[in-house]
Amino acid sequence: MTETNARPREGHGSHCGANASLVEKLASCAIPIRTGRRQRLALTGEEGEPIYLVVAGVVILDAILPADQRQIFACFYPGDVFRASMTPGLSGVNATAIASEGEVWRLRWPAFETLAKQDPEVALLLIKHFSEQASRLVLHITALGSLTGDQRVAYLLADLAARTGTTMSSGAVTFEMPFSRADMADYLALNPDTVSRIMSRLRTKGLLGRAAKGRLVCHDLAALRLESPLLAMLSGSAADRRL
Amino acid sequence: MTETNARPREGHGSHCGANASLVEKLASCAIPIRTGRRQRLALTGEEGEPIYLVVAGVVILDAILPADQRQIFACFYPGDVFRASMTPGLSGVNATAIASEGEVWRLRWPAFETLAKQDPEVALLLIKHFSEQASRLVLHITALGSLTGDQRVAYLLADLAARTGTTMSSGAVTFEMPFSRADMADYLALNPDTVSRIMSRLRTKGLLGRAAKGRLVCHDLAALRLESPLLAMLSGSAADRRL
DNA sequence: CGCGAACTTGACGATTTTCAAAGCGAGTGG
DNA sequence: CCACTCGCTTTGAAAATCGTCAAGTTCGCG
Repeated sequence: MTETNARPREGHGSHCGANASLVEKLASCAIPIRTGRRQRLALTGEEGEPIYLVVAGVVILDAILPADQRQIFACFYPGDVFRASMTPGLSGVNATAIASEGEVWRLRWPAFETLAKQDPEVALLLIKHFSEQASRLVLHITALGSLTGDQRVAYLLADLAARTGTTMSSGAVTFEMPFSRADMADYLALNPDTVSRIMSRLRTKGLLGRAAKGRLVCHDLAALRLESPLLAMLSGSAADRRL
Repeated sequence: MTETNARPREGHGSHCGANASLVEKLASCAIPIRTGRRQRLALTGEEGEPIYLVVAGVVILDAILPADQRQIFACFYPGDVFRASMTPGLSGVNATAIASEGEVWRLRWPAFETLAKQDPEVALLLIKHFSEQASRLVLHITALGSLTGDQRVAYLLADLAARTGTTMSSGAVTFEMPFSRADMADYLALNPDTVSRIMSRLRTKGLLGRAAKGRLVCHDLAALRLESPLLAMLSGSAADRRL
């Protein structure tokens, strides 16, 4: 694991969505970590439990279950916060940065604790953020519970595109695809084979194309979101969504 | 909705599991609500978003999705905390107390905010509790993602029995069953018919019996937990589990 | 006693998984 | 520069699980 010791750069708040003010306040006690593809992050710390904040890239939380199957619990995008205690007491839980380049801040609990006691506002902002982030877990529960395989894949792709993609002049959106077929399967509760079939179908329909190695293009993001009833339903509250 | 205006009674902390100290601290600004079966709780408040704390009984969060299907996002047991912002921006989200009798405290946000500014410890405890509660959402994601129908039902029943049941001298555990077949289905992402079939199978196997109206008996809780690989795996960390 | 709601159970059908084989694609070494 | 290999992906056919529909049963309640 490579870690830089420099203080975090200014100006990252703008990438971190709604909780920019929280990010600003945490910068003073954060230890920035530059992450590469498939880099594992240590979830436990020496004293107390550290808090992690994703600044760039995508981080997944996963574990290997008894039957040798892997489950991806959640994936975190810039602005999100995660901790070891967010995972149930399963053995073999990992946090992995999967984007080709990313940045994560580690906040040691004692440092955070003193910061929170100096400035009570910090803790309140974090409470609000945790509530909102719980809503993403709830959304994922809903996706697993109410969507078909095709709809689940559309939900993941549309989310990725909206959160990390860049819109081209043609209106198409290109984005890095940091999930392998197996990752998608483990996150969406499907089989890699099934995921592959679904991706092929989306390609045939013309909704999806390959931009470059490890990157996808969606020619019509609105149409992709329509494939997933959940996202279509959320469009009203664009608070946590950029497109 | 019936609400009492009395201050919360002392001594409830003991029912609330690991976060008794948080419950003690919140008692001063809590508005207690006695709940009956199928009583709906208002999720939004006048000023800011209230925080709810379950003291007794079981509360579920649900919503009706586009295709007229209901999804139960999460269920909360004594000691748990929930807020409206924990639900994604879906319309028709409800919180419903489903146990025959329960108690929920409502904490108005402004009151909580001033309490947190007086005593920073409160916010830190709530942050820790939110992290742990997120782990329950994660566990549910894992259940939906990795378990078969039979295993999911066993997971719900064993959880209910452990959290709300009483152990008889014979070793059997009786507990109130506040979920209808449809509730179980909506929570576990199954069909009511399928759930019914699975319950019949558990009864045939001798794992489950009916105690009284609305109550179940599990003659061998350890065996029931073995039906669900996830719970079997969690037994090591008995921190959040009473049996 | 009869009604209605919830639950049970069966047969059939659809989606998804499983198992197996073949196809690419990138990196390696000749 | 090309062949080779390894891992990931794709695709097919058969099997399992779960959903759907429909009919019957139980249970509580008036």
